[in-house]
Amino acid sequence: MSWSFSNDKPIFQQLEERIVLEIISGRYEPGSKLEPVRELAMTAGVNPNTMQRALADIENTGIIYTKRGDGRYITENTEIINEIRNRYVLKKTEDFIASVKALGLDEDGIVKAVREALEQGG
Amino acid sequence: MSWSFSNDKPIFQQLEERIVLEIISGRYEPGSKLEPVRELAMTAGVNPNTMQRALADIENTGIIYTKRGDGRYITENTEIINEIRNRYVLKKTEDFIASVKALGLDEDGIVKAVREALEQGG
Amino acid sequence: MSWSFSNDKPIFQQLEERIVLEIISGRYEPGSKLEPVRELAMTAGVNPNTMQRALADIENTGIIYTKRGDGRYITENTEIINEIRNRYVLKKTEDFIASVKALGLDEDGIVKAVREALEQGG
Amino acid sequence: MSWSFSNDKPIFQQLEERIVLEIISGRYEPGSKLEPVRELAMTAGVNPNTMQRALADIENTGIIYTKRGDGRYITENTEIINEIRNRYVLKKTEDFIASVKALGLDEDGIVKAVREALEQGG
DNA sequence: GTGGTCTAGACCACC
DNA sequence: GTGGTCTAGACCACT
Repeated sequence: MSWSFSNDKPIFQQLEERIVLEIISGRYEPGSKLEPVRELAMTAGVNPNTMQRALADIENTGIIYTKRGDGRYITENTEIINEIRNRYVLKKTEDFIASVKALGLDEDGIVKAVREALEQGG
Repeated sequence: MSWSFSNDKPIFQQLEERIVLEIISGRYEPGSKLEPVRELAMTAGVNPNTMQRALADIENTGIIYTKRGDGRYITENTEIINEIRNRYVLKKTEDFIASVKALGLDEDGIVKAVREALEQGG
Repeated sequence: MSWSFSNDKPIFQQLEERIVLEIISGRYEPGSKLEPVRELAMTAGVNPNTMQRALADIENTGIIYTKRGDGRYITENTEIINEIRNRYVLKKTEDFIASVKALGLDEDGIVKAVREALEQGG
Repeated sequence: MSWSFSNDKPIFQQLEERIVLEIISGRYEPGSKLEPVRELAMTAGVNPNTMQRALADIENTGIIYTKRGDGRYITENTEIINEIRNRYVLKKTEDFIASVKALGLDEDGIVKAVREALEQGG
């Protein structure tokens, strides 16, 4: 079962987002080893070169690093993971706020909507 | 300038969502007239029948109604508009909560993230 | 404003049914005078010959009669009117019973349905 | 042998009424499979799209549902079927009552007419 | 094979 | 002119 991709963005970017999301969601422990590129590529149903590019990009953020001849590992530096997670949360939050502000909610209304949804869901 | 559509959902559903969103965002005043089907279809770059189907579906929600031989109008009943807007806000809020909960935020953390984003944005 | 006719029966029959219905509904007093054929024809939007034929047929039932040189009158004989009304009621009732029996209602169910509808409507 | 349609209502509505009527009359068992759209369309003598629209509308009532790539099925939920049947019976009953009330029958007269017709018919 | 969608184009009723 | 319906035919996704 391959992953699904939209056509409005390059596949390697979608790979990056998905993999980073899995890391910051806790799917991998800090310091643990990633699957080999070829395996990840097969799982995702993409060309290994595409997966390679995505992982190289992710590596630039410091959230993963490579041991030559061994494989890729998640950083043990939880600071980095937390920072990226915070950035992601901030983006999600800003997007959410923008979308409901467009519907006329003011700031109090937004906080209230979140509180109510939490009470109902919890 | 045609609208853009993703291929994971039928076009007529995407038309419905977009038009309803425009209505509840206040792009049309309650009681005001919609553009003719054929014009909307041309603007969106779809077949008039597809737009017709989308509008007929929307009409079932009560947010618009038809005057035969005249045109389609936004309901003057602001209750209906508000209810649909509230449903939409609720859905957006729940989606947001689910996505950040998946990253490990607890309820207090979510409210805090929203508060901070509001302060920063305001 | 002409009357409306369906295509599955001759117009003169539909005229007969409608006019007899108006008589037995009490739209005309027993002994009262009908409008002239030409006027009735114009009202119904049909050819006077067609209306003439309808009225001649109705006359055979005895519910109306002609005074030569004067016009057509509703019979003063309320027996005849009552009998035709009873026939009409019986037909309506049988049709009703047949249609709901086809849905699986038994005789008690039918009487019950009528009772409930009367209570709700009254 | 095509079905017959009147021209005072859209064909797709007449299709809906007829098919729903067949379902609530017990022509199809709960959970049984409907004929394919194309076959139903041919039987009725209409375009497959017209039949498709009728069935999609019916599906909104919950009395049938679709298995993609397989076919359409009657709901196993006899509650829904019963509710729709009851609505239909109520409508028929009210129409009947209205038509004979217009002829001057009072409520006792209506019940009496139904009783007599049942005795005669049974 | 099934249902679902979309386009194209025609015709109708209403105003 | 407006919306509403219907047909014809193509293509897709699912099984």
